[in-house]
Amino acid sequence: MGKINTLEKPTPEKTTRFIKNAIKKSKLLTIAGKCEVDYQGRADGYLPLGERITILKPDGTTLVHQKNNSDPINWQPPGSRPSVKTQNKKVELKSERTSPNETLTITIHETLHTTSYNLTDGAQLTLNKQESQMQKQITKNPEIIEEGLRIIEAERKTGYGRIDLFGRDSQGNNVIIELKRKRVGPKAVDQLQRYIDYYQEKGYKNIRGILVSPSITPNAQKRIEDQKLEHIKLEPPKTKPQRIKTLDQFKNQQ
Amino acid sequence: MGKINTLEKPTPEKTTRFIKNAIKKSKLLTIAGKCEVDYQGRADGYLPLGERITILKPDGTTLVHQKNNSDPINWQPPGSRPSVKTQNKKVELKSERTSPNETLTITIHETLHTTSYNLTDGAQLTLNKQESQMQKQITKNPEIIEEGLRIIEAERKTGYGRIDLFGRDSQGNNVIIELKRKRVGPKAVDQLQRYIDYYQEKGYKNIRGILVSPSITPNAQKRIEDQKLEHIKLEPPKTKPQRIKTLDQFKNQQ
DNA sequence: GCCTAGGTCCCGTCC
DNA sequence: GGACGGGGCCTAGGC
Repeated sequence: MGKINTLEKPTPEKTTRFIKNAIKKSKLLTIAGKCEVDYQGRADGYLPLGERITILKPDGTTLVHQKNNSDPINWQPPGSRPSVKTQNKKVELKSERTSPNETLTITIHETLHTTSYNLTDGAQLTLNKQESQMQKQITKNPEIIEEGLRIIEAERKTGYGRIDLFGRDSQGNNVIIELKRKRVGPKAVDQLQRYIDYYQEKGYKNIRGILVSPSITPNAQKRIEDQKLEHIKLEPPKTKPQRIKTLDQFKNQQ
Repeated sequence: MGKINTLEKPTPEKTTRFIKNAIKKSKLLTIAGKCEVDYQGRADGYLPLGERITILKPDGTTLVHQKNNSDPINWQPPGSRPSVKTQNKKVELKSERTSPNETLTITIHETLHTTSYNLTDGAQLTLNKQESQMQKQITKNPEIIEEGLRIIEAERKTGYGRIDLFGRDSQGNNVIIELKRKRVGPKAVDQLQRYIDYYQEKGYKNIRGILVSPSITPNAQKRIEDQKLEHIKLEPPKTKPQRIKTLDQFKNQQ
């Protein structure tokens, strides 16, 4: 862990110098201050003056967080290029990127507190109850869905997207399976129907569509029946979490 | 702005006391530290030891940010209830909520830096180039879509979701319009078709479906044609940003 | 609470 | 780069 530096109530000039240095040294930076935010890009936005926390990450990510809510009120994704200058006694922190062309401008009228960090972290999250785990589970034990079912391919490509599981039943029918980790609405039924349409356009006969999820809304159930599709209840599995070691962690142990 | 407090390399006991106090006083808190994270809820997850920034907001939001990426690696949404204790010389910060039942446990092995803030901010973001602005624009000037079109209702309810715009053309046909602020794929075509199905099930005749967006993928274009729907190119409008004043800002001026 | 859709969604993956 | 789907999505608006 590198040194952590903090400034309290610094002048605009000091703030600018501090941010510049943090960017150069690839540090993670937090700035608490009274600021206004302008965004031009996929949309245009303006956020009037207020006290917020801005986070600048070494990968170019920029986040402006208000005191409420999970999501940042303004942001710039990884890969953006930050720059900073003092203008009219204010700190102007810009984060720009191309494709798409986007500019986030944070004008800091008053810096309350700023800190730079050098974090060491190569760990990766492992997650359970995922759709991909349902896919593996069913591939291994297709009888969970139906006796006699054979899975032929996972992630089979169509012109309209990838089919989660493609198989054949004991009667020789083609079976298209769409998996969802949680309760589904009409959208999931459409997705399944779209894949079926693709094969029907190609002249396939005897196609069954099965939507697999823990539950379904009444409207989606009605649509499943109207379109002669099927729904099967299944919870996403909870497998043992694997703990992955990364290069960064390995280095730490040296 | 209330006082900002910072601790550098505090003991677990000091950290726990500091966090407890920040929660009680409804402050926004950042903690830089070496931690592992356990999550149980809609999914299950585990993140091994590493150095991260944890943010605890006064509304119960909890965010764990690694040095890369826009999204927090672990989090808890607003309304979650935080609690903290020292255990085995480690700080255990929990954030729990009900419906759904979820628990986030951040075990801090080493606190590097922690700061509490009291932020004043009642400002709201104004955004341009939104779908809702396309809706208003077309409602005002339906000829943008087609000469003789009359808009009858916005956000009209169906059993399968809300129609962006419902109208009638110069020939007396019912027109269902689906708006998108950016390039669309097959999903948007399905959404439009679903609303049409609803009215066809109800016995309506002469229904046209129009998808409006700046552009469309080739596959979606094919599907539009196959299903005898229409696509019209339109960019989301850029209207004057309005600057909304909120109670919080008003108070600041007193 | 459930249902549905929008989003500067982000993010991964495969072409 | 475009295209497409998944997500602990989050968030807003109805009912």
